[in-house]
Amino acid sequence: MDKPRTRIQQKNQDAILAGALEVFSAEGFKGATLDAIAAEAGLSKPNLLYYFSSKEAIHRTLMETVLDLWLAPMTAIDAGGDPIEQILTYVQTKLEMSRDMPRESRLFANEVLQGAPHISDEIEGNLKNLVNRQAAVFQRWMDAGALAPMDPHHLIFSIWATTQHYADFAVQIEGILGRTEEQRFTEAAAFLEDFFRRALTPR
Amino acid sequence: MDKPRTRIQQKNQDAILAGALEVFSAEGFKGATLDAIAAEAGLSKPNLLYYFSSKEAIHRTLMETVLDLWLAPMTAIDAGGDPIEQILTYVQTKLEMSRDMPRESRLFANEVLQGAPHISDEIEGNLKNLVNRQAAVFQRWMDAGALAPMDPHHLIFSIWATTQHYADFAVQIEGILGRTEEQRFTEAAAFLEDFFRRALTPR
DNA sequence: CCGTTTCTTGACCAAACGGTCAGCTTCACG
DNA sequence: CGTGAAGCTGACCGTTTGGTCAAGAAACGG
Repeated sequence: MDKPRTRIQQKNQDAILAGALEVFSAEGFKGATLDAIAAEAGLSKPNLLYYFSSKEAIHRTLMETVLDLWLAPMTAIDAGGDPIEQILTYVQTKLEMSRDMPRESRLFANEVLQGAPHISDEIEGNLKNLVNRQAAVFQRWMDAGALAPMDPHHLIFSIWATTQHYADFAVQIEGILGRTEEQRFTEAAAFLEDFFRRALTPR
Repeated sequence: MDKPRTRIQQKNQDAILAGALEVFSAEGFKGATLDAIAAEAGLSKPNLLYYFSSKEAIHRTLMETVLDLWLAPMTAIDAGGDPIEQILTYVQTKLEMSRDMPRESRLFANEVLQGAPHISDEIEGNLKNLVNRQAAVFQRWMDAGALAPMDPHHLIFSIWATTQHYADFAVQIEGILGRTEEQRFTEAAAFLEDFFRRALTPR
């Protein structure tokens, strides 16, 4: 709960959270074991529990860290900028996050899939407000005729769905497309750019 | 492996698979316990293992059943029909499946999220072929000018992503939108109809 | 009605799990 | 260099889990 103090605490807590991200995102909460996290972090299991009081405490701390990071780019949308370019930039940013932080994406997906038992407060609070505020901006853009009219909430969902899909279902996509990860993301970036531009541009 | 023979076998195997769908989709493979499945199916744990040799065997059988069901609507796309209407119908069908079979969707999502350890063969085989065949149909439509040009594989991914999102991330969407499930899916249907029509229509 | 197959279960097992603890080692600092 | 706090670990514990087994109950065929 408190901030780390000594260098050792800082280093080990970081190592634990890094290991936990690896294991939780790959195995889910119940599938993850303290032994696996400890091994990943290069520590003994009792030493994990010296820094965090329980498996749940590790998971909670990790989720808080990741959730903030995950929602950040939405606040970067400039209500004063060009609507379509702003949204397309948001799409590209989210896609880059799927490429560069797939574990964070899967951690989040795992949590929501299981019914978000640990972050339901956060969803009904911060997340809901953030989304409603952004949806209102989109709505204003549509009213001004700068964006094709559509339900702004579902537009946000469609952005999340299409971009996070490349991280969460990466195995499936790789199995179907083959090629290198780099190529797949380059294609995806081009596709989503065109696709959303077409869908968003008013006639 | 063999088909069920007696009525008792039929009934109990069905009950087990129904219980397994409930538990595996909600808890993931490792989070699911034989006790929970047995309770859901109304059987004792040893009796489960009389009909299936292991937890993995239950999961495998379930995945095979669901995978066929899950991919079926793609084969219903008529290469001779109107391109945009065919794709929009596919989108609506997939959305209805998210509404009516959310557990099947989550089961599949859980599996792929964990790296699809049990169905990687199926992905690289049937699924890949099915998708490639369908992508070729889309490509022909685009070449004929009946569909805006875009990468057909990524188009398929975007359809899967946007529709399955409503099942897999249902908790999140409910937390943000509120209202009733019926209303949310009605909105989603209208949104996706407009959205994909806009993106697919050539200029 | 009887014998045989199918079905069902309580009791049990070994392994894996989250977590504890006493005591050892290392570090910071005067 | 001494001492108290911080860091660390092997051994251990109770519970849960997937799976087994011997033996009883129900269903079936003649």
